[in-house]
Amino acid sequence: MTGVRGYHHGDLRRVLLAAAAVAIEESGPAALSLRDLARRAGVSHAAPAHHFGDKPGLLTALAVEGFDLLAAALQTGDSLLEMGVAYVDFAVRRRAHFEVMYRPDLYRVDAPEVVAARGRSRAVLRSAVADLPPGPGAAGGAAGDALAAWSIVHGFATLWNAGALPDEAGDDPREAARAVIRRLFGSRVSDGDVRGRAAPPARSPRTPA
Amino acid sequence: MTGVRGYHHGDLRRVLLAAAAVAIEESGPAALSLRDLARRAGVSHAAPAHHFGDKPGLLTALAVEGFDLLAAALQTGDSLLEMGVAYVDFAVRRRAHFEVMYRPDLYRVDAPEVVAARGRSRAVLRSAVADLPPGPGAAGGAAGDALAAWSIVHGFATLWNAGALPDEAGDDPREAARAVIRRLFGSRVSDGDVRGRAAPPARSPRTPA
DNA sequence: AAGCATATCTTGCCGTTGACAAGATGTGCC
DNA sequence: GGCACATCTTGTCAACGGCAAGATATGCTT
Repeated sequence: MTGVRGYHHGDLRRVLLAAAAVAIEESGPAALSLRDLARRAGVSHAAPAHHFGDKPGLLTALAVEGFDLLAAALQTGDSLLEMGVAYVDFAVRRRAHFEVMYRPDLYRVDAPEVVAARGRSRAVLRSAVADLPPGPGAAGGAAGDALAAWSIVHGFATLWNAGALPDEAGDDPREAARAVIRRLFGSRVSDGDVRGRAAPPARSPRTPA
Repeated sequence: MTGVRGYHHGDLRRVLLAAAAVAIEESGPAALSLRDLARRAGVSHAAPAHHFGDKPGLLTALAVEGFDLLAAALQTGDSLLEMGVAYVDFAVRRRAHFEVMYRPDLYRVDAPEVVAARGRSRAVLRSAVADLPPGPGAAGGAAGDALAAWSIVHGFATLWNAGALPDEAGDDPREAARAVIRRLFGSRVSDGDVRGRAAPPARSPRTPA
């Protein structure tokens, strides 16, 4: 880590994490192979073990990176509506990170770095919910609002990534997510800007093995 | 299949599927091993291959079983609220099936039996949404209602199973799900009966390897 | 009742993988 | 110049998925 080519290979850790994200996006986390990552990075089959220990170790690092990226992505949205859209956008764009983050059987969820990073992203969500005006007929208050908001965006993102949604859902996950979130909070959520920021990413085309 | 002990082992196919559900519930689908299933069933390591071909084949059968069980579970709930609760209850109780069903990288989602079973469970959801009175300020109609409802219960169930929810969510997924669903549909959904049917299942205790 | 076709299961094998141990090589520091 | 250490390589092992070939039990046909 002491420059552009720190050592023999140079930033092998970062290269492996990036390769892992690509591999997972291609074939899912179940098919991930440390030896394949090593081949992609051009190093020996045991090189990854030095940086991550074992496979759960590598996925732990990927999850930490994911929670930090999520926290950063959520902070770009000002309103709760936009934050929900950002959540879905993150899940679709950084699909590999997202898939690992919520799969506790794949990595060490109790590792301190994970707990810290997860807490960071959760704090961002909570802060936005606190700004929401209290709604009618919704017992449970802010905690209930947060749980409902989190559930609906997480469910939509998961179903989108799984390819489970019918074609009527459209091609743009951001737009579709906006409609779904509006249905939850109705007029309590500011309309904000409806313009899309970038071209919609492609629909999940992963085929089972 | 011609009686209580059809062949050498007797209903090995069913036994393997049940063992797979148990194993997945214990350690997640990533750690599933056909050889381990064979050991649990007391047969040789190649016996599962005859019934399912390969690992995706076995998980395909498990997914089909899951979609049929889901369709049956959804039909027990009369109102949309109760159907949402039944969805969450299914995800928690038949966790192994649920986890596989929405993981297209693990099995053959395009297999005809899968398409048929998935369509069956989807039809049940749609029929309940059709009974819902049209709501205020919700453009998109029934399709939007279905997407929002599906998203919120799917997200809640996924987060619950992942152990991602904070402790304030409580111990009873049915009760917590009811509150979340009410927040989406408000007064449009009938209150129905609020009594729980059975003791709440235990919280997801799966520890990463 | 005998035999044949077939479904079911076993044994043996191969390539791949994750994990570990031991050694080689490059880097920073004194 | 040499020592301590981080980084990476080579070699090895058990376990796994998948395949091929063979064994065994069942049902059907004659």
